[in-house]
Amino acid sequence: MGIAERKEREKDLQKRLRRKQILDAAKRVFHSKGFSVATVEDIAHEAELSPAALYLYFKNKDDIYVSLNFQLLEYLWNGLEKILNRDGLRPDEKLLALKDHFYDVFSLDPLILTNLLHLQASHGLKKLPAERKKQLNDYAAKCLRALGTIFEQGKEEGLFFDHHPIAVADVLWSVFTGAVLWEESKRRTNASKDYLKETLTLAIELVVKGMKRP
Amino acid sequence: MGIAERKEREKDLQKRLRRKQILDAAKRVFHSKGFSVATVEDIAHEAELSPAALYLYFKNKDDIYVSLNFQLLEYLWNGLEKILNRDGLRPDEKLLALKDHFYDVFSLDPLILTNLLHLQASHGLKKLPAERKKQLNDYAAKCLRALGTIFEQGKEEGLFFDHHPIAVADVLWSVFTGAVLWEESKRRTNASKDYLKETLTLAIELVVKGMKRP
Amino acid sequence: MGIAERKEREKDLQKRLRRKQILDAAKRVFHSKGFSVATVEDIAHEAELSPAALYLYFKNKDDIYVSLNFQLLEYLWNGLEKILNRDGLRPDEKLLALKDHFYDVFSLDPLILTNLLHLQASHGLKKLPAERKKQLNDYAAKCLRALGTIFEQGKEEGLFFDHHPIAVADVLWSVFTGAVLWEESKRRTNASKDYLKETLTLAIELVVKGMKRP
Amino acid sequence: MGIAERKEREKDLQKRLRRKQILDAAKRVFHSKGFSVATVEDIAHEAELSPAALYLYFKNKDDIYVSLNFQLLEYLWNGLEKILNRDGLRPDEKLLALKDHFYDVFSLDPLILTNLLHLQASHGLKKLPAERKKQLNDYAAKCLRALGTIFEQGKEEGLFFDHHPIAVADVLWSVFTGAVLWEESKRRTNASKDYLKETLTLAIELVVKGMKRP
DNA sequence: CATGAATGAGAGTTCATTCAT
DNA sequence: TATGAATGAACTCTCATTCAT
Repeated sequence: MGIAERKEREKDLQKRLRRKQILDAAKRVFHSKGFSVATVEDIAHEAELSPAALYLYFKNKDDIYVSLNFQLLEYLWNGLEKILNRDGLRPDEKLLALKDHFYDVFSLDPLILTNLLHLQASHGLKKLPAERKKQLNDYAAKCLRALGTIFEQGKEEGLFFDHHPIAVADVLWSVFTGAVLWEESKRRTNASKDYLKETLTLAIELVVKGMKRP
Repeated sequence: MGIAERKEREKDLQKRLRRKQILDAAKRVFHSKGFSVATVEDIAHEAELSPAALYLYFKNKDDIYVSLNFQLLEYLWNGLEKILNRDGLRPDEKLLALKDHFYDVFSLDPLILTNLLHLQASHGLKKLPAERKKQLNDYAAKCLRALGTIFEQGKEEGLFFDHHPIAVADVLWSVFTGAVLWEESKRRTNASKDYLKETLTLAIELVVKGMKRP
Repeated sequence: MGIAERKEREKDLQKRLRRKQILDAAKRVFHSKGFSVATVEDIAHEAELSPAALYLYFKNKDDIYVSLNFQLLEYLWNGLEKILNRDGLRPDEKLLALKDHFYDVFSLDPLILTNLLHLQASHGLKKLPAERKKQLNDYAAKCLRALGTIFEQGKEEGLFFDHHPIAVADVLWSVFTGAVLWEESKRRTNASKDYLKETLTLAIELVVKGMKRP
Repeated sequence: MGIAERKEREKDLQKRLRRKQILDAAKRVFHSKGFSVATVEDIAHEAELSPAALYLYFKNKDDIYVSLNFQLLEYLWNGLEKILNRDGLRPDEKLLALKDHFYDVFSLDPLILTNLLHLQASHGLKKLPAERKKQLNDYAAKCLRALGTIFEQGKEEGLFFDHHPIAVADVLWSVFTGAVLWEESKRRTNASKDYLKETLTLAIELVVKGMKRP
């Protein structure tokens, strides 16, 4: 019975769409208000649903927040991995590509990245089961390791000076996130000033130059 | 009326001390819980006072938070200014000194900086009058300009490549804050790992090297 | 129109079966959770139906509860009546038989009786129309009167001392229900201890002995 | 400093009074609506306080309920113990005295006992820590054991027939509680009919007669 | 006939803030 | 000056009930 199957598929699609609709709304709300200030009603209103409806698709407010960040990390990781494995690209070029990916993620969806960074700095989230927390951390660790790997490749090729790969990964991540957070903060008080691309580019340019052997 | 005067002075001193006591408590509490999760009662308890007492010295919770951040910016600025005006120090050395000040600020009082950064990223604070917001921004801008000035000095001396000073200031600020935020975030999940000094040092080393002419 | 008639009959049967299926499920759920803690979804799940379906057969949650209790009272009354009219049984023997019926009702379906007793003690049920409440009471009164009648028979035969039949009926009912409730309550905290039969038997034995002339 | 001491005492008294005031209100509300139907707001309203105020004196709704029942058990136990140890009273007289105490408890405060009985039959109470549950049960067990002890005394004196003391205790408890619950249930539909004293008296009279040797 | 999806109404609970003392 | 007591306003979350399909 193809009909039943098709109905099943449509149901599933419907459900995924609703989840996406809610996550999109949540993204905007969390972005503009922050996790603890944003209320479930805010999100529901933004998603054009009743608050109760959210609980059909997510277990609670924390769950929405975490799902959002999983989605985000996944998106980030996908690009990262692609760059990591791209042939015919020197490590220093990979870092520049990475910067572009970072910027792409951010400008394609300006809300998505700050959310992740706020999670980094986030307190609370008490109802989050430890297991879920671990998953998030593992994902983030994977991203970080990729940064270290790229540097290591350059080191082995004699392109970069010798540093501890993990330390370099930390530096790169700090630079990326610091720039986004800072520029976003400026933009929040003066919406017209959007220098993220410039700041990000210059920052990576300087850091990469600083790593390269002459 | 010398007596009245003296009493006045003593009262004033007493008041300042109480304010400090409260701010110190608030610093610790906001640091460990974040602004919106921390309760007024938490702060009061930490300050060994009743919640009601806080309202004798501050208008409300937001006021405490903002006062705290003024204090922090002031502290930061004082060091910054000193370094900026120190004779017999090359601009690149000044940047390294700056990094040390940044680290000092943070390690002398591990709570101080994250609070400021959280303010940067902070949402809510609805009750904060626009005027107060402007003051905060002005202070931050002054710090930022100092960073730009140091770079400009180096550029004029032919020590650094040519970049827009404001852009460089943004990069430096991003690197500093990014590193603190990231390392703090790691430390929060694994208290034993404290690599802030190393990360900060490497980050600035790379950036400065990247700016310097050969 | 034999066909239409038959269809009508089949529909009716179908409908009664569904109602029974729902009531059975509700019985189990109310028993294990109590009226207000049990949710409509619990019942629907137990009945392997959707919550919405229940509303095709019952007006609302209260209606399910009350219907359930009618069913129970009917069941109880049927046995009672049979014993009441059984020839060749002395009144004191009837009371013992009654005890057995009471126990049978309970052990054949351990859920059935406590539900009725909870209704006795039940609060809320605001949506229950007064008319329905009266029906329930009338049914219960009929059961009670039967108890009194049995005692009266014994009194007339000179078997029992003289007491007011209604008072005795109240005592008997109190003893029956008290025993079930208490033993059930013990069983709830310690599932292995099931002394209902013993307690019931001893209780009735003592009461009947107390009523009998030497 | 006697002043500080006196103030301390007054504070304490004040606090105990408030707790009592809340418990009294809760008693009435739980009695008339049952635990899960009664809302915190109902209790607060009855106590002429704001709902939030209740949380200054009790941890949550469950806590109020349990405290209430501790109070009841304590009250009940006090009387029980006194009767148990009263010299110059035959065991069968003690049982009659017990019945009077039971009735006193109930008529002095008509709300007090049904609450306890509802706890017996109560479901839910999920937030109640296991330890607290055990305390409640222990208290109830103590009361029950006292009933058994009285019977045992009579048995040893050759006054009563031989039965298992625990079984008899169960019967007595069943009779007491069954009578209260049933009469209360009748009174609820017809406030004028209050035959508790009569029913209780007759019930105990019959049971005791049934236990006594000729 | 049956249901998945949705929601309004309300529950318990927390907390910044006030005020009499 | 300092506080214990109190509360209004909000928040998260649940659930009986409805309705389009």
